[in-house]
Amino acid sequence: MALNYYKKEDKVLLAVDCIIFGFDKKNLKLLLVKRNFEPEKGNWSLIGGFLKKDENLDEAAARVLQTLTGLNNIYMEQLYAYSMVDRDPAERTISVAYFALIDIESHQFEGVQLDTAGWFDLKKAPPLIFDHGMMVEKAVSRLRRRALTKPIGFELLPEKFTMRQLQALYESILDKKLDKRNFVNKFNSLDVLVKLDEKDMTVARKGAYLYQFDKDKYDRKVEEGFSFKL
Amino acid sequence: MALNYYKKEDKVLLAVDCIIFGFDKKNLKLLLVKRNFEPEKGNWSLIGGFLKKDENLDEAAARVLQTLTGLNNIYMEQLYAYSMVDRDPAERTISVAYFALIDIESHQFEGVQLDTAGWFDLKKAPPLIFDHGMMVEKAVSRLRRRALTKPIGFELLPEKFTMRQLQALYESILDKKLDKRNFVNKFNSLDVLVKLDEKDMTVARKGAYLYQFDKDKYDRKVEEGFSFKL
DNA sequence: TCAAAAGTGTTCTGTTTACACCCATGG
DNA sequence: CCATGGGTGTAAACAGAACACTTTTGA
Repeated sequence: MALNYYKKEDKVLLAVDCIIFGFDKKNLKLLLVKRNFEPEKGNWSLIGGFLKKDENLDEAAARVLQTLTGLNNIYMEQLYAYSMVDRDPAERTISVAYFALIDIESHQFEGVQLDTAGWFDLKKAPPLIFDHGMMVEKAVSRLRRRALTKPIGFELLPEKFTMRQLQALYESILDKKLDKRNFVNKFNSLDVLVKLDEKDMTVARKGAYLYQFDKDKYDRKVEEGFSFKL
Repeated sequence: MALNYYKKEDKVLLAVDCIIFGFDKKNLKLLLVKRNFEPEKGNWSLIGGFLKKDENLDEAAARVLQTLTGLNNIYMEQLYAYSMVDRDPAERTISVAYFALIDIESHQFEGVQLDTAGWFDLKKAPPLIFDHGMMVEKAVSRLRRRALTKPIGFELLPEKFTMRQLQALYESILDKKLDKRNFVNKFNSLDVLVKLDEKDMTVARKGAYLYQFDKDKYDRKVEEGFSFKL
């Protein structure tokens, strides 16, 4: 703009692609869309878009998510920049991947038609265009690390949830079965949960206690982090 | 190129900036240069350069390192993309930061004049231009994580080194004193070191055993990772 | 009355931390 | 002969893993 010191340097297109993880109280899922423009029109893809001159990457990622799903104020985190020269056959494009976490049930979409988008089980996702498959892999391992390092349920669970739903979330992120007694003990020792008097009677005949996160304690733990073995 | 599907999208300059960590058998250091072009000419900066059309970011980072220091075949890892709209006052530039690890003594520089570049103690580094300070902070915390998660000495130490030098490396990365007995026990239990019959007689009257990494075991551990409490 | 899922504590094992003395050598 | 830094093991505390039975209630 102002001064043009870098006049002779190459410019490129910068995209953002979003790996959107959702949880429906049972399973961890991935939001994919059918791409409606060339190249690769009609194939499954992450949602994405291009960085504009007047916004930073975090803003671009939020805008892309908002435009395509109607959601805003969603937890997002920058993942990695993908830059293989031929990653997009149409034109040289570098893509910065972001991942987002949302609770599927409390966010119904305004912006997405069901025939062009869908939630997929991680293990049953279709092949993706370009290098989007690599992005998803990296996002999964980042999410796994997050789960052992910072609290994460807040973004993926409804306001009130049962201990077993929280455990199911961890089990699907880590892709392994956990012992319920150890899980309860360990999670309680983190001291971020409030046990309510209320029970959710839909999940079992006996019912199951509902919990909430204590937002202050939770946010403090997000700052500090922890290290958690499960 | 070929098809121009994205014709109307904004293009930007993409830079890479390199955080170069070095170790001189005693302390962890940071390589900085005095910038020799505008803007911010004469101020301390990370080394950097622009992505070219025909290379990916890893290649650009390696080229920048090679051009400015003469070094190649150096461990580098992508860190984060920095994209604040006004981060570079001259022109809209997104920068992807990389960090590199090198053993200072076995890599003497061909490309860098001493008056325009220097190794700085992490705590005594001068203020840096733009957002380079943030980059360094993030690199330090990434390096800290690496040290607890994958073996790292290979890149930062000479071929043969003493247990105490290895410990000094960890102490300067983690910025805390470690107990030497516990350190030896823990590191040996990783099973990546070979103890040589040779001693380094320069470090103490008694001399100190030299060690080497077992490259195969080391590389296997880099793949697997580990979790290490120090 | 029984099937289904929830809730709950203890023991054992392995890991981490804390800690102090002797050794070899060069000056 | 002594000052310097290197080398080595054990005990106590803590954290993680394994494990089984009782409760509630809707059908």
